[in-house]
Amino acid sequence: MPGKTSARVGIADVARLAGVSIGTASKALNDRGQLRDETRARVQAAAEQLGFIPSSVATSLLTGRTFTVGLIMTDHHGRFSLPVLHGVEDALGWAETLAFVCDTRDDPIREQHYVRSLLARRVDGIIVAGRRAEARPPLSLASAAVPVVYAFARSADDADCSVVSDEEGGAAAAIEHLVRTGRRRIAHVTGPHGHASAIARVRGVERALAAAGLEQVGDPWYGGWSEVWGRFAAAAITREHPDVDAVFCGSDTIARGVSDGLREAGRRVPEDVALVGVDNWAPIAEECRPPLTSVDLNLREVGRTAGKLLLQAIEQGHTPGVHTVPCKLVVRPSSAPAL
Amino acid sequence: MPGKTSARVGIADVARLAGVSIGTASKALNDRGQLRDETRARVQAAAEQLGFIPSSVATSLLTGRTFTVGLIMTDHHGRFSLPVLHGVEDALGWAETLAFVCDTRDDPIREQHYVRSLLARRVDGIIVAGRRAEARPPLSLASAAVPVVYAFARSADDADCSVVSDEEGGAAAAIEHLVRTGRRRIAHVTGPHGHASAIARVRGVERALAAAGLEQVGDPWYGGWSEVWGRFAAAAITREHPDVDAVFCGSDTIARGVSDGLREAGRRVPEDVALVGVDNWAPIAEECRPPLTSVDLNLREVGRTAGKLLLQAIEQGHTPGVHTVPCKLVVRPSSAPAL
DNA sequence: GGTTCGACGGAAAAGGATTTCCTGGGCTAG
DNA sequence: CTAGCCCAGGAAATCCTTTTCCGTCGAACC
Repeated sequence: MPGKTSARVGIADVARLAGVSIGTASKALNDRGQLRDETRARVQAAAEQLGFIPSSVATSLLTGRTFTVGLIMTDHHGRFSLPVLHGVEDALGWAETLAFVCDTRDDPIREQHYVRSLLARRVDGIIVAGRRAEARPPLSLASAAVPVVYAFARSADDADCSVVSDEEGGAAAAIEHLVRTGRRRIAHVTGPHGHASAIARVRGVERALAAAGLEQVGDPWYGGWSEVWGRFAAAAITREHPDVDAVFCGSDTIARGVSDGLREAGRRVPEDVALVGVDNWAPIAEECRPPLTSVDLNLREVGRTAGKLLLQAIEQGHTPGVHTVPCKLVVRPSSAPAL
Repeated sequence: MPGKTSARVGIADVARLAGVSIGTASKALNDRGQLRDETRARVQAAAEQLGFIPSSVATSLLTGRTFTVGLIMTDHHGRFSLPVLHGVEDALGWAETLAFVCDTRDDPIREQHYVRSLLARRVDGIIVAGRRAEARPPLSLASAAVPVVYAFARSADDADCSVVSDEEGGAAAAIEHLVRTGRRRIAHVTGPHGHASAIARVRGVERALAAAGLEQVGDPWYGGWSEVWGRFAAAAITREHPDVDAVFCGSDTIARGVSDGLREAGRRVPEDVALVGVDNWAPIAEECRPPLTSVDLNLREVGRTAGKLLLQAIEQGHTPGVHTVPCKLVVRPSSAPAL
């Protein structure tokens, strides 16, 4: 109703300026139909001159595709979901498909609102990026036939499509690296008992140690994901197991605490004790003394894969199952070979 | 809920099920027109049963508003732009207006693509969230009449609308806090010489010190935004100015380095030297030993203000100028009063 | 009893671009 | 000279919902 002709330039304006009909203008701009080269050029010049940008609202209405996806995330700090977002953007192509970002702040009501809003906008698909490794309940979208891909936190329903990091493999790779560089007395300091990430990593550590024929130094040291816990654990480990020569930590933050704790206990890193963390979180890993070797969860690749799978689901149909992305080990001085 | 149609359900389906015309169904669902309560209820029941969600694509085409904004950001780590995003979401209301998030990765070509894509989608407005305090060149949107608000990094053109933190005021507040808690010999360690944030904070420090009638301990210590620089600076300051009793740092990361450096120089924090940082970045400030008093740049409020101004610009028209949001000081043990 | 008014609901336009179908003119071949 | 064809470009349908403008029916009033 608020009809203003001057505000936005439409294809009608281009057609008028070029002296052709609307349909012809459309064909000229999209390389369709049979037109003289001269006509095509004239229309394109007119469009250029007017700064015409076709409304994707109109074509969406027509074709049913919006070239738009929803990205639901639950992570306020963005430590996990931002890399996922970047990967998704990679997969969606420069700006071909755009993402609506919705931060639910872990509120199911808010999530419902966002989902409804996304469906109203007829997004082509939805990516749900979780904050932790725990499986999350599937989105409830009331029978709407919109493809959904879960990233980082997988869906509890295995008929859904999820993409996750291979945390177990990453932990195993860290241990193998330590073994290969001459470490034999390896301890594992991690987060809360029962946390899904902690569980997966414990499995990886045990697998790799068994393969190397080594015993773990003490049971896994469960605590919190904080530096304080790392410092505390370092003190306890050096006291109870003076022969420890490597510590694998469940996060970079813990590793930083362990690093400080070891120094205060008179151990040098990496000469006496090697250190490996998880997350490869630059501000922590790079500022650590010494810079920290860390298992990168490859979240960007997780996002990229999720984006690709979503596009595939949109264009060709559903690909159920849990897809795993390998971690990659980033080696820094904290795990230099034993002397 | 039986019979979920694979094709999307439109208002025509609802109307058919309720036995009314399409127009009547629309009126029933939107509380318009004159309808018997019974009819209204019947239509609403039909809509409920079919899980009908009206396509905002169609209404956008009709009304010219999409209830959609673009959020252009340039910050890979998200340390600055994520809080801004949250503030923007606050302002945009639960899910009334959704934001397309575009990370340009500092690439002007990419930015161009995103802008074009946003304009094609007929966003109601655009927010540009910068990564640093430096003014940035205005968006080039080829005369399209779309309101733009710049957040955190202001536009170089003062005819644009920008929202920034009052970094100078924040620095002054930090100094005032230190003075009020009994500190007299205050040094200032900050980032690179010439950096806009560093300049603003230096101004704030000088203003507050002058107001208190105090001299600064040495010139501002320019360096980098890293812990290494903080440690180095702490060593230098204690050597050259043994009577220093407080250090104001240009970032939490620097402050952490200073904290470690002071400890290694035999000074206790906060007993001997008080410490204040900037950013209030939880993983650093809270894990610091002791937890760090810090100037919060209030980025969420910056985002909220930007969102509000954008909505205002959309609905009522442009509000040019640079809008300033005050910082807030978050006090933690590192700046406990002098004994 | 006829006229008017209010209540209810239907028909149709609008909004922007694509696409299908169709027309008209010019050219070729028989 | 005429039938037939092809090419360039125009007209109109389409997508989905809202909203305006009417038409109809029942009731009430003079």
